[in-house]
Amino acid sequence: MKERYKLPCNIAQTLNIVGDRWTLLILHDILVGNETFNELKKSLDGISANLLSDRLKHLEEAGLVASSVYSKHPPRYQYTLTDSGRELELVFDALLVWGRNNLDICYKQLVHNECQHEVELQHYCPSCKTNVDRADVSPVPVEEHQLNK
Amino acid sequence: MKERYKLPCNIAQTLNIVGDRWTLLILHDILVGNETFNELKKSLDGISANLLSDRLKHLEEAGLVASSVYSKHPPRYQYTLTDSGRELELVFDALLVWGRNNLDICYKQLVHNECQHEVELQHYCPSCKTNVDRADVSPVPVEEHQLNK
DNA sequence: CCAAGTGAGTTGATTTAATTAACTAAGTAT
DNA sequence: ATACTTAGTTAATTAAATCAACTCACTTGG
Repeated sequence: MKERYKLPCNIAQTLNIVGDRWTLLILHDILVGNETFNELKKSLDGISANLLSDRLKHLEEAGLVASSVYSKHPPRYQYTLTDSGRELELVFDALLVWGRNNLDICYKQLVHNECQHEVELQHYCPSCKTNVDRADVSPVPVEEHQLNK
Repeated sequence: MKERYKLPCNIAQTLNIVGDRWTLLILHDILVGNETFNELKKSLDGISANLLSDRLKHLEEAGLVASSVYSKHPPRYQYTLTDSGRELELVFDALLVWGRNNLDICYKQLVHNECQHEVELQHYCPSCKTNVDRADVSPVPVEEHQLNK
């Protein structure tokens, strides 16, 4: 966590939050509906209880996960994603699609419910109201540092 | 590397390849044009030489990075991405966009060159020839395991 | 020609992070 | 009352990453 990568780069700073071992998988698991500690632990075959516990705490501090008590005495929590946590869905989809195209053994594909055809990810310009080729977009610096919060 | 996550899931298996510390940042750095060992080392402020060396070797084995000798005696290499490495660009874009929307301090945004307007990532169905809402797509299992290679 | 500097690493020691294993505490089911 | 489940915590061990120093081949400056 604590600022591993010092680079002035969205990707590095995002990975400072979600780049630790197991972290993305935990978030993904919550996203797909595993919401209690043991559901997560069972589903994430191989994770240890203390690590899961630590990660959940950090993710809550970072504002990606929210927890609500569903039983006092003993305290039992349900973990859900916040809006920013849920926004990682695009990252998961990008990883899934990469895996679909490049893994030796692939498990999932992303399909359009209506026609069952596989979908792709594309860049869309809301101003031009069209999809644009990757070659026609560039990452450019923003001046207005300090965005949300 | 060696199969940390055992889950039958594209995301977990993809992270087995690119999920280690520094790995995605190295790949991104090569993508944006840092191609020699020292360029990478300088650009990735904080990485140690041995880790960079290890990672490059593993990424080459995994087929995401290719190296070509640009000087024998002493051997000097130039590192470039293979096709599968380059396909990670969508993952980088997804991380960049997430950072743009959720980081306290954001450095980059992704803009359409022509109109300088910020772009988004969307799901596109090549069969329907339209963009589709995330709610209208689902990850479904594939039977034909064993894809490429 | 000799010293200092650069590129591309390797080796070994230390520190940090993750895994394994055992344990607790409250409540439920048998 | 005993065993089992949920949701963890604590401590010990192992694995991974960082730090620091070193190598080796070549290049440049004096």
